[in-house]
Amino acid sequence: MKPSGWGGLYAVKRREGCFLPETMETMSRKSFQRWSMDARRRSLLEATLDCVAEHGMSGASARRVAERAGVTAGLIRHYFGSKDAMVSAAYGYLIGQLTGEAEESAEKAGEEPEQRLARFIVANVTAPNLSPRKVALWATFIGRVRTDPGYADIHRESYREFLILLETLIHPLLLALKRPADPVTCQHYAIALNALIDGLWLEGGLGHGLYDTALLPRIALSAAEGILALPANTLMQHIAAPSISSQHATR
Amino acid sequence: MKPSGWGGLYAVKRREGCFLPETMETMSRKSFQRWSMDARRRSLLEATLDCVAEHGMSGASARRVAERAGVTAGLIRHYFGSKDAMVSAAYGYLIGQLTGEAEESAEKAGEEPEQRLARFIVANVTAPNLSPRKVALWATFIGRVRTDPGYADIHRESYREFLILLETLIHPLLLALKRPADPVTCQHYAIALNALIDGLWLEGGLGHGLYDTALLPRIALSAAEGILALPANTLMQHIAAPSISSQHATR
DNA sequence: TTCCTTGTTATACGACAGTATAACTGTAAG
DNA sequence: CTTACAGTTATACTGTCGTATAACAAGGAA
Repeated sequence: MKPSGWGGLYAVKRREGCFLPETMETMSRKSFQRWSMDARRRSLLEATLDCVAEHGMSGASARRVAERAGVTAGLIRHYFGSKDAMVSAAYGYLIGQLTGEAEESAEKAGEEPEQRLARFIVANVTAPNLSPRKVALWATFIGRVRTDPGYADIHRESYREFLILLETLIHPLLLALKRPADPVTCQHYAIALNALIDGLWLEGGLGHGLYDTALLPRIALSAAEGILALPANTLMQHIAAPSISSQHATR
Repeated sequence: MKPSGWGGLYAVKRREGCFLPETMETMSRKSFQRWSMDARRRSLLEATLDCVAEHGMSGASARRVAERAGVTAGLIRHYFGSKDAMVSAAYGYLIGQLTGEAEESAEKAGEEPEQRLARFIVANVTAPNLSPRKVALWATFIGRVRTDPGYADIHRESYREFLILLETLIHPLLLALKRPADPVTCQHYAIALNALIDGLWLEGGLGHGLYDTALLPRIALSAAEGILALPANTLMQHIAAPSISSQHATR
């Protein structure tokens, strides 16, 4: 933690420390490129996420992340100040990707409230959002939310954003059906829908193989219709019928 | 990883290595008790979970866990063979606690299908099941399910058990209402209900403070009634009305 | 071309990781 | 009371961790 000064004077043996005879005088330092700050930061964050996904949070050691990004560990200090700051930044980077994709899929749908909500829900239980890697990353980071304030802030903000997005999808739908649409009602619906989506995304992404994940869109839409007390097929009609290839649900 | 033999011969300076003069000849080794194998194992597993919950998976170092359990690190090797094996065992131990509590709460309810399901759902979104510590532990371990086969096995088994439990709660309910109750229908309902419960448990346990967790039972039961297409209040009537203390839902 | 800035590499250091081995000791059996 | 076994402690060893510091070099500016 506090290396108590530097002590100097090891520089004299810099290149002569090589014990190999004079074969290949190319024992020089690694050649490198100077990238833009954004590109370098992003590549380090991606490498961090890869390491966390494969070996857990402790697998993202400074040396391993640096190797994966094709640089040396010193750059981490240069760009993030510390390794922990880099991992926190990687969590924010991941959450940004997730919510970005979700919002985008909502906007790509038309203007019909039913279709917008249906597409949004389906997008969250199908690829690329339904990704084992992303689920594993999310869970690993979520485990730190309780005790690490930095992670807690990121999580709370993203969750709030997700809830608000759901409420803005639910509100016009209730209005179009001449149903009560006060804020409290919308919020409760949003909480329940968010839980349903999270749960299906989570268990689907974990890929335990207990059922075909192709079933998830229909299960999700059917359950959402129930939660919102919509007439049957209100949401379901807006997705293409899934392929009838796999009838063996229980495996 | 491979300490390349022992080298021996440090035994000669065993107790004479103490530099303190002859003050207090009580420089002896720590006194200890011999516990039963089960008690010692359990205490080590509890200490492991404490360390994981507080500092993440890498915070459960052999020395820290041992200190918390009031023993020395060598015991970990004696009881579990390796530190990693101990952490895996701790995951299984945690899951056993969770599913045990869930099943118990289902059995404590009466024989009415509605009441059994209602109590089961409520038990999963209220204390002691709704525990920040347990949610954090669960998430931390879940992050390893994708790449570590040992964790994957434990997760798959517990998830299968949970689904089956839900199906056995749903089936008689549908029969009592003269509704179709074939296995596929029950399974789809169980998947959706499980996702809802998981999601509410998760977000409630994380305690982001965006709403009062006392709302969760009503939200959960209302959503479950919707998912199962039950008449209103079929489940809700079986819980006591929550205290009307906090009307400020949005905070 | 030459110089300067700064992004990048290379190295050292202390702390701590996991665990293998040996010594000790609590406890029950004899 | 004695003995012997096994539960427990104590220590050493090797590897890896994070990071502070210094040397180097890539690429634009002059």
